[in-house]
Amino acid sequence: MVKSQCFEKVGLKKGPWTPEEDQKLLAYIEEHGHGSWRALPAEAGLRRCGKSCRLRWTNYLRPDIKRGKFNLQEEQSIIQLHALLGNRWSAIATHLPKRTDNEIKNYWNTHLKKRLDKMGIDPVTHKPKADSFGSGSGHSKGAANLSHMAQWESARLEAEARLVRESKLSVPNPPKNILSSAVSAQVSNKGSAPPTARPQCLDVLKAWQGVVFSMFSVRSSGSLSGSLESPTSTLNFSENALAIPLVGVQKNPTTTLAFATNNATCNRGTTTTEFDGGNQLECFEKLKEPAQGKRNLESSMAIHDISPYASDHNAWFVDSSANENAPMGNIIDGFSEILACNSLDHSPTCSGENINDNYAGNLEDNYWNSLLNLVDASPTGSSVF
DNA sequence: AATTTCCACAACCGCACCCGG
DNA sequence: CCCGGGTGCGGTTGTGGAAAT
Repeated sequence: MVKSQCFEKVGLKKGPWTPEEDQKLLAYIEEHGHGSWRALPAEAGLRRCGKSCRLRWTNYLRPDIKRGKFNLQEEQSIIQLHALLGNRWSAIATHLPKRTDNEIKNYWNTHLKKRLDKMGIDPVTHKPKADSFGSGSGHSKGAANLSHMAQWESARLEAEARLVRESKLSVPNPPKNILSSAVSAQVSNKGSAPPTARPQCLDVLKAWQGVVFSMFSVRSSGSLSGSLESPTSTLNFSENALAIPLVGVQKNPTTTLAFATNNATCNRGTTTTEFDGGNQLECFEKLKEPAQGKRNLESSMAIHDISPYASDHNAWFVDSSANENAPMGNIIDGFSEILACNSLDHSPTCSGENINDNYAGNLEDNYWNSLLNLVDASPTGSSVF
């Protein structure tokens, strides 16, 4: 298909936007909405292509955009989500309120990637660079397994999201709130203004963490080794329950995660499974990887904390402070330490310290030790799931 | 003070998907 | 089912300011 591209049109301006152009675009959208981006420039008196206007709006002018330096929580979120989702910036942005995919992408490329690199962690795989099975500490292998699991879990979650979505689509007149804002915006409001509200929780991340948590609970009981066999999802739907077996971890169906809901449509408010400290199973949106690598938001399920994301530093982890049996906070503590010591604005505990090899090595250890310590500390059959 | 290099980020580009006709 | 317009997305480039020489 041959399409006329923006840049092919003569007389259209390219490059940085001027304040006057911004003002014109803002004024027009405030008054008329953007409607068709292609038609907008002419109607707004701009000599720009529609695509350029859309980008300027979505990445810069939108009023619900938070600008400025990323805080520690956001950095942690990006790193963890990137480990889980890879370079799917729009998906990551979905879980970082008021941040755009472009901003996150740029921040990753200019800051976080380098920081991880400096720590001796491959920013692509999130594995220690010098990882060699059997030659290092036992943690290396564990870390590799963890990363491997993360990849499989990512694939599995995506596949399950598709199934959940298909299931939902088959339900007539789904209740409100089944789809969270971003999904709703994409599904039912396509072509209109971008979603102005983003989910307030890192549902995918939490779901994954919960699964990993369970995985290592299994490992602790000695049944994990050599059990990674297939990422194939076997998500089961029944009339009253959604069951997500720990495929790829172990085959024992008795450890299936039973996501009990009143119906397969995962209606918010029909939660029946409650965890310690107020963590509940609830509907959520997650990210799926459609065929051929394109990205979309879809619907699925997740565990999330009913405490507001913004009000709790660690709220997007299963709340360890509220549940002594679920020390998820260890992870974030580790990340906090790592990031604080690597950020430009050094923390008091490591201010002015150059990162030499040993230090970087320690940080790398912390990165994985945080995860593995968590694992070691987790009780078998945690009530988290 | 002039020039070069580095860095951060805004913007561009092209591909792929969605959807209506 | 096919086609084409509209849009979303991720990778890449361009630009301007800061730092270094």
